[in-house]
Amino acid sequence: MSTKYDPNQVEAGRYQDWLDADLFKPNANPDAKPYSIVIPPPNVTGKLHLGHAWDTTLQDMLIRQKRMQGYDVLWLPGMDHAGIATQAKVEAKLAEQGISRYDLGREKFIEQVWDWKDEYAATIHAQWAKMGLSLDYSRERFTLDDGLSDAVRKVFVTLYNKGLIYRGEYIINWDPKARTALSDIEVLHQDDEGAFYHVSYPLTDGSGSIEIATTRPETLPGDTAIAVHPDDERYADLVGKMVTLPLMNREIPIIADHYVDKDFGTGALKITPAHDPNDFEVGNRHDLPRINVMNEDASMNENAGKYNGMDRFEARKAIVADLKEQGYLIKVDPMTHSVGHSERTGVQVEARLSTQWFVKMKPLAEMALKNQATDQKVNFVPERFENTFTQWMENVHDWVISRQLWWGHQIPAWYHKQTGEMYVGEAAPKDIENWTQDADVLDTWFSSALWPFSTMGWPNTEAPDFKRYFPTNTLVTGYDIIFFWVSRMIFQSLEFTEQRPFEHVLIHGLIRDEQGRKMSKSLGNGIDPMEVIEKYGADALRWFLTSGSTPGQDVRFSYTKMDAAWNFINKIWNASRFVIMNLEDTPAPTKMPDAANLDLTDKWILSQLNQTVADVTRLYASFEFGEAGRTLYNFIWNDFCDWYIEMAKEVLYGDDQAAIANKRYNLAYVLDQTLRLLHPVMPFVTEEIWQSMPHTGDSIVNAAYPEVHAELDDPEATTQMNALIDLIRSVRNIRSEANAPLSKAIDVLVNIQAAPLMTIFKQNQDFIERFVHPKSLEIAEGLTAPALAKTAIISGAEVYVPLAELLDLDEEIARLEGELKRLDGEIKRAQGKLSNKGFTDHAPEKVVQEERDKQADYEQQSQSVEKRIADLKASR
RNA sequence: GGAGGUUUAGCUCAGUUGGGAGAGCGUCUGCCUUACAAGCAGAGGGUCACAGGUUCGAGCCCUGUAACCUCCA
Repeated sequence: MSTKYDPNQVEAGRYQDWLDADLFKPNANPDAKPYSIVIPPPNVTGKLHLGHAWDTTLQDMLIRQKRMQGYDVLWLPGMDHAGIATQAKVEAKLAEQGISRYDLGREKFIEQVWDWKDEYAATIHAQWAKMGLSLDYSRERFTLDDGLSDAVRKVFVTLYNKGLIYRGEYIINWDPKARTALSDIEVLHQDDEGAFYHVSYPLTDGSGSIEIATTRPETLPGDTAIAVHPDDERYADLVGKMVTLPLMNREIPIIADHYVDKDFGTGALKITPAHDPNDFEVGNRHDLPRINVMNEDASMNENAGKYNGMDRFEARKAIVADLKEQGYLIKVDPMTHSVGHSERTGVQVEARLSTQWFVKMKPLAEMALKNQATDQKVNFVPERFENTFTQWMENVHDWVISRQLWWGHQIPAWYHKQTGEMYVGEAAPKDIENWTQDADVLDTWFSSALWPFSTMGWPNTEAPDFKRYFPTNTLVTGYDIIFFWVSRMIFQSLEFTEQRPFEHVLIHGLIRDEQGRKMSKSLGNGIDPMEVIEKYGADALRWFLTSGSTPGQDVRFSYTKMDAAWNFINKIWNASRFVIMNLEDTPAPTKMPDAANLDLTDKWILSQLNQTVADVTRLYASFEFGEAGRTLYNFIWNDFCDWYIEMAKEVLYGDDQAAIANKRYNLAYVLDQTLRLLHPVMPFVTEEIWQSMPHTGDSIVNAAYPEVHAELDDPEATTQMNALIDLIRSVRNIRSEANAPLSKAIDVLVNIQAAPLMTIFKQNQDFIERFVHPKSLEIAEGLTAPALAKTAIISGAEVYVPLAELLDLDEEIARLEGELKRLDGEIKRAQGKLSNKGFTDHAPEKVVQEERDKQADYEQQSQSVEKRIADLKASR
């Protein structure tokens, strides 16, 4: 083993070894409890980013731990066709060659998209391998697979027949670049600089005019009314009159509707039913005509008169200019307002009147909400995200599921060429030559919503995987797709399988850059996880992502944190290297060490290890990986490395052969257990080390996870060890203060006050000498303090180090007086508590007793310090 | 307008049944001690945003305020 941890050397080839050994498949043990996770299928649009790395590492940790614990584990991989995103990417690529999808035609274009998909799927596979994810590739699925497409058609047709899917002409969000409908949640609102245009509309009877305010003058050609509030006295006598639409010379009525806000703008509103969802509703109430003035690409159409053919933004300028020229424009107030943009293409979304397919959400949402009141609810972690889910469900609108794209599941509806009759079915009509299939495809999320069960073989409810692994146990995803995905999986699963899709949803946050900004392409602050792995190793990245995070909170990436992660693994590497170098022919540590072969430090480390196993197991069960990580870190670095290994050297370098053999075995045992605890989070390095030490079994991947053994808990050993550590620290402290390095010989006197310490210190004198390097060490009761000596008061003993030539008497007195002040403060605090009857009456007996013990201890120490100060003053 | 999050050491953050404030990094001091100098040993550093309340006891529970962030309308 090299002196430094080299992740590239450790990780090379290891993943392939695991695959070759078939370690990531379910264990086929019918008696084992199943545990399953489906991966959130990444889009085949590009490479995986750090967010994916975080998401999948959390899943891999759960899966690897459960696998080691003997569960029959399935982690099912797959990818998403990501309709609009993928199509947009391929169109952009074609555009570089000056080709549009219309040039190619639907069939040829889709061939190109499949090529793209194959290329990116290969990239994603390579990335999964780099990260060490223990996925069962034999079950990998793609959302456009035959099986999953069957599921999509089955769901569509069933919902249609139940009246939960309908088709109709409504106003929807329209992406003029991708030329498709979007659902509400695919629209992102952002504040843009715009203007409030005040325009005067003349009354037809010549009796004056009415002033309206609008942010969208380009839709003026589509106006079919002016609306005011029915209670607005300013306009009361105008209601029912007609105005002449400027520039268009068309007469439209003034109507009264409660939708209008009297206090906003001028209190008079132009109504454009074909270009605004609220105006659409107003139009319905008043039976207004709907005049669509734009084409699919948001250029103006023939209904816009002379503006026909202009882009919407050009048209705005032209219309405003004309209004101004003809005297209709009163003023322009700049304002920032919220404007919808397409999540995928980024362009301004248009409200567009068109015929689309919808899912009727109310019954499905009610069912999903009702289920949350049962013991079959989906448990959100952290819990607060359940509110995010329920509030959205309570206010959900019908879901536009048709998309005017080519890449996706084509809608299973056909229209008769002659009669226009519509047919909806899982299979195409028999006389297909007489029918035309609906050209649109379904929203990608329509198929992802079925993912947990469609991947398991549904609609075949007898499929073995569906029967054994559905519902799944845990879904891991970010809070940003609770609406898009989690919610929809829940209602579709309840509707079609009558079961929740997963028992738990673990929600994590986003990865931000060092300054806390969201990583984005436009900022160019994105970090490629593969580059991080190249430099630090997958294990270090995994450690950073999971131990450095809190459930539901965002996390900042930083190379400083990656350095710390690498340092920790290097520490593990070197501790392991030390143990392995000293093992000689020690057998594999398959059994717990024999109680007869344990010295104090062995008992102590086994007790600490046992506590660590208990804590980590409990913390994993509640998804608290950050806390689990810190527990492991402290055990390994502070307990195992700083104390246990250092103390083990005293035995290993001695000449008691039996003791050496025991120590070797105990070291191997603790290391082996520790590696197993670490394996779910750092699979590569633990496998590498484990293979280098005595072991039974082929791989740590399916080695047994450590279990809690109550008999290893040893409070007495812990107390004794703490006393020993206390003593050693006090002498080190004195050395440090007196600038006396280890090379300088010092005498150490330990004056025992609490009898049990005598035995402990005497029995472990070798350890003390090893750590303290004294010229002489005297441990006794009733020792007289030397006149010129540094003093440390510990619980139950006084420690003197005569250092006549190094001792600054005044400084030492001052230091001890500071110490005295601290101790007296503590005594006061304890006394205050104990003299409070409320405390002694109400607090648990254990807490009160602890406080009494502390008080007694501090009082003892205080007396010692006081006496010592008096002695030093006397010798001054 | 509604909902949620954050506010703790110089920086980044933990702190889950309320019982003496923690880590990593950084800072200061001393060490090449045969696993690790990317290490070891020691030290310093915080009215836990603010104001009230509940309680014997509050970083933690309740109410309000402020600043910043996110989502929804």
